[in-house]
Amino acid sequence: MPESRNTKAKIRKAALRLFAERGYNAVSMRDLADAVGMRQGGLYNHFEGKQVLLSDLMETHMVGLLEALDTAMVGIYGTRDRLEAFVRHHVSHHLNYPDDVFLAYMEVRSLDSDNRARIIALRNRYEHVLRKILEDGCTEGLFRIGDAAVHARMLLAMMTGVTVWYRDSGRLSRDEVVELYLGAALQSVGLAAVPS
Amino acid sequence: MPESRNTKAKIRKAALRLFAERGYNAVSMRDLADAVGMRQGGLYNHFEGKQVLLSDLMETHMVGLLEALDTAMVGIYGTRDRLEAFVRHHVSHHLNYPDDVFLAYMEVRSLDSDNRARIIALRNRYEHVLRKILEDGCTEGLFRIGDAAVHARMLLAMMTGVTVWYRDSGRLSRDEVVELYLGAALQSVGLAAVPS
DNA sequence: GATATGAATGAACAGTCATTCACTTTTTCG
DNA sequence: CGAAAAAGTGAATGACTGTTCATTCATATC
Repeated sequence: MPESRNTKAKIRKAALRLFAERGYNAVSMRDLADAVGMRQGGLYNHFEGKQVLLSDLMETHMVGLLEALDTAMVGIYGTRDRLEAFVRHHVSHHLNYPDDVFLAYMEVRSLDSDNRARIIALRNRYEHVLRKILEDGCTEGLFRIGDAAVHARMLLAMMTGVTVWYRDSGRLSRDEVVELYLGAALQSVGLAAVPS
Repeated sequence: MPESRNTKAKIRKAALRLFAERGYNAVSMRDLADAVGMRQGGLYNHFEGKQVLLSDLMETHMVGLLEALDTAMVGIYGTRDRLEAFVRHHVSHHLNYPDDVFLAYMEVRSLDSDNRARIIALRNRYEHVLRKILEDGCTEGLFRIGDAAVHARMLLAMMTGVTVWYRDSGRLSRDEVVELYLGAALQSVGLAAVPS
């Protein structure tokens, strides 16, 4: 069964790129089949339908994002260090998987209500991790911010936006971009940039 | 002809809400006609087609955004004051016209290439104003940021994101939200919050 | 009162949509 | 080798797409 897993992965990969590029509703099953190099009927041997394919892609991404966050935060206890780890993880993950992120952000409204609820629950878990860090920093008197919940959303929007403009062909490397976002995030909570 | 202008405005209003809510491709001309309270054929007495309607809505918004920015900045010369004025303008405009903003942000890719080029040119003009402020702040030694162009995109993404979560029924007023974003923006460039 | 005008209708157009299915081909494995 | 399973095909389904148009209607102008 080497071919079987292969086509399923090819479908997922092509769907991810097309959905992210043109939007879920603007991509037909014919477009997708063409991109994979097969006919539309064959897609249904691998996925129950278009909606299942979308929610599968989004759930895979959100679960992967949460897992990557867990491993990025393991063994890190200081509040400032946790914020740094979160920012580095978030920005580099978004630089490495821009299509996944873009899709998960833009196409939530294309999900039917059950799938949407599941995805939003995962997103809330993710957001909560950052909010907790910011709240801890406030109670410790370390951060100077107006509102932890709002600030979490501000930082997430700021960082997630990197997918909109970053291109590997540009003048900045991914690492440089990560450091720029880290510096801005730290200053935004009232911390100086990393003393070096 | 009091009715004529009225229906045209009703179509624009309904289209704005539906497009922002469900996405351009997910709204049919029948859906739109239903929302206005007429039949689909009649829409074409007021607009040449769906694509023209979309680009018309987006261009109107972008032009209005630039005009509002101009009036918000008139007579303000200090770099710090200009940044404050920009942030206040941007956030309150986004709080006041969330559908317009959301549409202009999400549906650029649904425009055909000519319309898209025009809208992106307007967006670049807008972004350039903020970048200029940040560059000035850097050369004056007033701001402490890694890269003015990147920081402009960070701030725009951060502020624009307010439309995603803000609800009038929530615990915060629009003015409170504006001040929260202002405080975060100022700190992000290395300035202390407004001395009071 | 006759005429012109802009707005609205509702049916029709040609095309596309996601999905299904009987069928053929390919692959897997005893 | 041969049977069973999996994968792919291509045509067909009915519903929906944006757009057009002959027609009707109400109103405004001469």
